[in-house]
Amino acid sequence: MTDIYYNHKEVESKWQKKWEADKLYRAVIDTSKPKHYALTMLPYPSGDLHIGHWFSMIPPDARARYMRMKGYNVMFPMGFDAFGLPAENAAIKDGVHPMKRTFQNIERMRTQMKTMGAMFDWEREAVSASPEYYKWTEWFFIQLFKQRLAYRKMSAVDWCPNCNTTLAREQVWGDDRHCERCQTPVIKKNLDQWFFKATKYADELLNFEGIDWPQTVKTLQTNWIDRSEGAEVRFIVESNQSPVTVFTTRPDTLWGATFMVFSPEHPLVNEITTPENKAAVEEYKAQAARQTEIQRGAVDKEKTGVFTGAYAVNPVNQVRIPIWIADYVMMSYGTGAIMAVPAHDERDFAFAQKYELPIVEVIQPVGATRESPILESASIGAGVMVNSGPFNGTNVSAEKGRKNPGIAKVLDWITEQGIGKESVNYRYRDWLISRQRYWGAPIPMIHCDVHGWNPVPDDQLPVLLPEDVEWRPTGESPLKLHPTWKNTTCPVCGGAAIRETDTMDTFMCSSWYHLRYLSPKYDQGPFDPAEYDYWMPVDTYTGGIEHATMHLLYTRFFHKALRDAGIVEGHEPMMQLRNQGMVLGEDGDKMSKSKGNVIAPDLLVNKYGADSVRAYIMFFARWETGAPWDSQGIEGSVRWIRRVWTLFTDPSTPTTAPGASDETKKNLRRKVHQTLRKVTRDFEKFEFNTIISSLMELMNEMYKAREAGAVGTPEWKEVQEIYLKMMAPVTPHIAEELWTVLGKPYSIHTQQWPEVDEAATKEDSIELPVQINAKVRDRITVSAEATEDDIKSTALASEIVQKFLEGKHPKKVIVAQGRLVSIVV
RNA sequence: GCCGGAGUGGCGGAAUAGGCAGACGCGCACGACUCAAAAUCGUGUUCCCACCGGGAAUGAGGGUUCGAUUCCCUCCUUCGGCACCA
Repeated sequence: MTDIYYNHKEVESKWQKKWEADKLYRAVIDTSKPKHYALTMLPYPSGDLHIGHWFSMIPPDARARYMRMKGYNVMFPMGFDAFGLPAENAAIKDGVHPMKRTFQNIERMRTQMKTMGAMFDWEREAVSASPEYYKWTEWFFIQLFKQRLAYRKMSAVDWCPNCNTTLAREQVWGDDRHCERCQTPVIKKNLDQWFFKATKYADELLNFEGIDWPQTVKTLQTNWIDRSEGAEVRFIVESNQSPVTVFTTRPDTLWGATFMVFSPEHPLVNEITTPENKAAVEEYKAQAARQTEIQRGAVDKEKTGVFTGAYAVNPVNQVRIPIWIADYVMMSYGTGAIMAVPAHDERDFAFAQKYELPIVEVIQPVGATRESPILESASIGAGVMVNSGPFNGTNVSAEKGRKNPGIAKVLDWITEQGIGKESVNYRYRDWLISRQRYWGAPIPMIHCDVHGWNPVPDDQLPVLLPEDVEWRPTGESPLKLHPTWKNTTCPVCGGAAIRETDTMDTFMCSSWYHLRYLSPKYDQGPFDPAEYDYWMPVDTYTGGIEHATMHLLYTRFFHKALRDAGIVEGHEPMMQLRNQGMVLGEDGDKMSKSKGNVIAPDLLVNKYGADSVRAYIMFFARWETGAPWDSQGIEGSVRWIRRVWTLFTDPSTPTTAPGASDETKKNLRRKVHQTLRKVTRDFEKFEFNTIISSLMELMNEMYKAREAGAVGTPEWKEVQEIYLKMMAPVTPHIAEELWTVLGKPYSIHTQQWPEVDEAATKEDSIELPVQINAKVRDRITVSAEATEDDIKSTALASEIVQKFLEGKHPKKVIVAQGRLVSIVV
């Protein structure tokens, strides 16, 4: 007989070894079964696994196991997003090479992950910082370059003038934006950098047809892309006759444009500023460069700006209007210049009031009098066009784009006149790929003075990172500083040429890792086409909601670009997406080493066993939301495991002369099949916490049935078998052990998920609450087959109901089938 | 600031489709077992007035409805993201 006490250490290590030896979780192409590619976002190798990793991996693991028992051929791979800033920062600090540190961390985390008892197929592990991986990251860059999706453009980075280095956003601290290392105020520096033309796919990225993604993610991405319809209109600068294009969603208000505002970074600013305004403009530009776009764009912020001394001509009415610069106009949105219509735009109104610029009403609100010279605020609603030359009297609705008759007419007119055209603008921007760092995939491009930029030839890939590099910040990226690395020959002419010394954004690596998992050792291409044809697309993708507008949008763009390059098929890479929340520290704050509130799963696994930690991870919070960690609560899951063990193995359980009544047995079967229905539904819906609750509840019923003599009956055996199968995805070790104890064939993880016996779930009678004027006053018990009339008369016959009716006749009696009776007096 | 979530007992949470608010668990209290403790088992546990019984309550306020944790409006708090953290 088995131990009374459950020895988690022995049992868990025994089965982990056997599963590994048997390659139980290896995913192999098998066309006889439907496939299921379950993907969970890969971790950054930070050093130690923390409880948040368990939270993001264990519930998806349980679900992958469930899918396997449902009959799918399941692939559940794991890997590491191994390039990135932290390893490089650490290298600067203590001199340990990022490669060394990263691979040590991976080794450590892999060992920690193996204690989870997850069904990761380690033969498919992919590490983005290994040359056999980043060779293909480089190759993909070249494919995008060949698709004309990569281009170079000047773009500003945050720069520390003291450290002489580019800073990441997280390295810039405080409202005054100083360098985290030396406190020096950060400045902007313009660098020539690589971009991907993601905006080419903006419209397609707005289409989520055919994928099952959470509405919140779709909304976040839609708002992030922020498509708006309007017009581009060309104004002319008076002094030098330069054309300046603006984007506006309100071409119907063109006649009300009384000034223009340029972004301080607008290339024309220097040229048009008059000498007497030069000093003020320069000063304003400097302060604008010190702020973030969030600070600059804040709606409630006091509007500021400076006059350039220059004027432009409004092309619709030839009115001469002043040109200002203001930090609320961003170079990254639209054309970096706007026409200001203070009468019909709140920000322009505030600006005009502050600087006493003219306000001309051109849309008269419906019902307003002809003479309403002084506006209290911008009017942005519907009305009739006035002061608008040929358009006076035209109706303007509150609708956007061409649906608005005023906008439609003006759009046609400006096109005809050749002063502008219909246009669509996005807030979404092209993807800046370049990073002035060492620890990333090199951008495989070569520059020759004669032939410009050309990709590194395929047979020279990968461009390997040199190992001997200098870390100290010197104003150049470590690769640029290396004495020889950058020197190469031009692929076109063979003459001396220079490599690109910037590396790629790590989001590039994580945009395609799901493809590398297909065949991480394949060297004829980024992936083996046979594996691709079988496994892709990803069926379920899980990870944090914080990636909604970054990684999840990058990977969709990447997929579409590869599709157009003929490398992949289908319009979307991931069919179903589900997001989990975050585990906070016990103090309710985000876990961080500096706060000392990090929960180490290793200690918990050692003390309670992986199954208990798995069960608690799934139970303690709603997966979708997350919650602060509560280390006391795990006792409940530990007790559950222990009580299950006792229930299945306790020798004191009577095994002879089963004496349970038919009712006990029927109730037990009803409960197990009801639980099975609930658990199955919860697995489908990623509602993991209630799976554990239901299993706990069923166990409590089983204890009662044991007292009533159910042990040894066929019903008991059925319940035991179903119970272990339901447990298997959640707590794989103890389920396997108890399965063996019952004498069933190895392995429980290859068993079929049980079928619900619907007939067995039916209740004989049901209890219904009876409400009188919305308050529950009584409960009645009726047969499950009772008709509505039966229920009504039973309810009205109740003494308590009669008492509350006080002889009055009910106005209305509502029977909600199977739920309640509501009597209105 | 903008975009998107979330607010239910002391705590985590539950509540098929608008229908019994608080499942399951933690904690706590009491009891059993024990010389004692731990473990285990049992009972109780939203709040208020309490004898029966009644009243209030799902962040706040309002609305729709026979009926609202659930739908609508306004507000508050809090979390995630804001393009070089991953």
